[in-house]
Amino acid sequence: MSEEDRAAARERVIESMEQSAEVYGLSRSAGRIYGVLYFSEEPLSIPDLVDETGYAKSTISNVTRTLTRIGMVRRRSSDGGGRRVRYTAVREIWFILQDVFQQYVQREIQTTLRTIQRAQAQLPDGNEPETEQIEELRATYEDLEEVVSLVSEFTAAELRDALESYDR
Amino acid sequence: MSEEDRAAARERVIESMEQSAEVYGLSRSAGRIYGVLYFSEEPLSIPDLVDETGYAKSTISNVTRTLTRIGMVRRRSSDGGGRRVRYTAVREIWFILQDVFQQYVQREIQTTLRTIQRAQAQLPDGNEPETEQIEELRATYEDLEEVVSLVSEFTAAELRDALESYDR
DNA sequence: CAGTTTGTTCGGTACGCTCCGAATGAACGA
DNA sequence: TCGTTCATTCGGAGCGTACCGAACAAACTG
Repeated sequence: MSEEDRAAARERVIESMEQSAEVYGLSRSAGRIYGVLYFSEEPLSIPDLVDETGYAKSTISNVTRTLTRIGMVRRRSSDGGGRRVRYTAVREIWFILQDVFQQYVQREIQTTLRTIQRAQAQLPDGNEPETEQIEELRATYEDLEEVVSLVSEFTAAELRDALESYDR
Repeated sequence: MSEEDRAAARERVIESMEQSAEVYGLSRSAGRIYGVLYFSEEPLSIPDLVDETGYAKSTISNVTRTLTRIGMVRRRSSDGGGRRVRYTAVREIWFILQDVFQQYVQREIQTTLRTIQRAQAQLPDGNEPETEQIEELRATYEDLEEVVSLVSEFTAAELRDALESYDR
C-alpha cells in the first residue's frame, strides 16, 4: 500500500518530467528515462531501462547518449570490469538548467550579438533609421550577454537572494 | 551604394533573427516576418509582407496571428477605417523575452512545482529515498519559481546591475 | 570455440510541423 | 449590383524527428 503510493508519486513526477523535457527541446522518452534514473538508487543498465520504460533498446541507446552529452546523465562504465554500461541521473537540476542555458541561450545570444556588431561596423553612422534600431538591439543584447554569463556563476538560491535583495 | 550597405546590414540581422526564432521554438518565417517589421518604419499590411518576404499570403496570415498572440507584433487594425490590417513590430526585445519567459518557462515551472507538491503531500513522510529526492526537487523548483517571477519585474539593465553588484 | 548477453548502427514507419495554393468569406469602390 | 482587394481557413505536399525492429560487433560464459 505504501509502496503503491510511492510508485504513484514517482509516476506523477516522471510524467511531469516528460512534459518538461518537451518544453526544453528534448523528446518525451528523454524525460522518462531521466526520471526513472532520477528515482533509482542504483545505476541502471540499458536492459534495465528497457524493462522500466518499455522503450526499445535502440531508443534507450540513442537517448542515453544525448542525455550524457548534455550532462543530465553519467555513464558509470565498467564497474567490475564488466562490459555492462550503467547510467545514473545527475540530480542537481540547477546545474542541468545552467548547462542548457550555456549551450543554447548563451551561445545563441553571443552569435546574435556578433552579427549585430558586424552589421553595425559596416554601416556608416549617419542617422538613418537602421542605425538607431541596430544600436538599440546591440545595447539590449550586450546586457543580455552579461546577464546570462553571470547567471551561470550563481546557484539558484544565490540568484534568488540577489534579486530579492536588490534595491532599485 | 549606402542604400545597398544598409540593405545588406538589415538582411544580416534578419537572418540572425530567423535563427533565433528557431531556438525559441518559432518558425523561420516568424523570424523573418518579425525582422522585416522591425526595420520597417511604417506598419505593413499582409500584401506588403508578401512582397517583402516572398512567403505565401496564408503563411503570413498564420504567422502574424501567432506573433500577435505572443506579443511580438501589434495589429494596428483599421487606420482610416479601412479593412486593411497593418502590423508593427514590438521593438523592445527585453519585453518580448519576458513574455516568452512568463508564458513558457514560468508556466512550466509552476505546473511542475504543483505536481511535485501534490506528490509530496500524498507521500507518508518516512525516510524512503523518494521522500528525500522529491523534497530536494521541491526546494529547487521553489527557488526557480521565485527567480523567474522576479525576473519579469526587472529591466535587462537592472537585472545586469543586480547580478553584478551582488556580493556573496 | 560455440552460445549468450550487451551496446551501437541502420533502414523504415508514423507523426507533426511548415509552408503553399486554392477556396471561401467579407468589405470596399464603381 | 458586380468586380476587386483583403484576410482567413482548409487540404495537401515536403520534410524532419521519434521511435521501432533487425542486423551487426564486441565481450563475457560455458
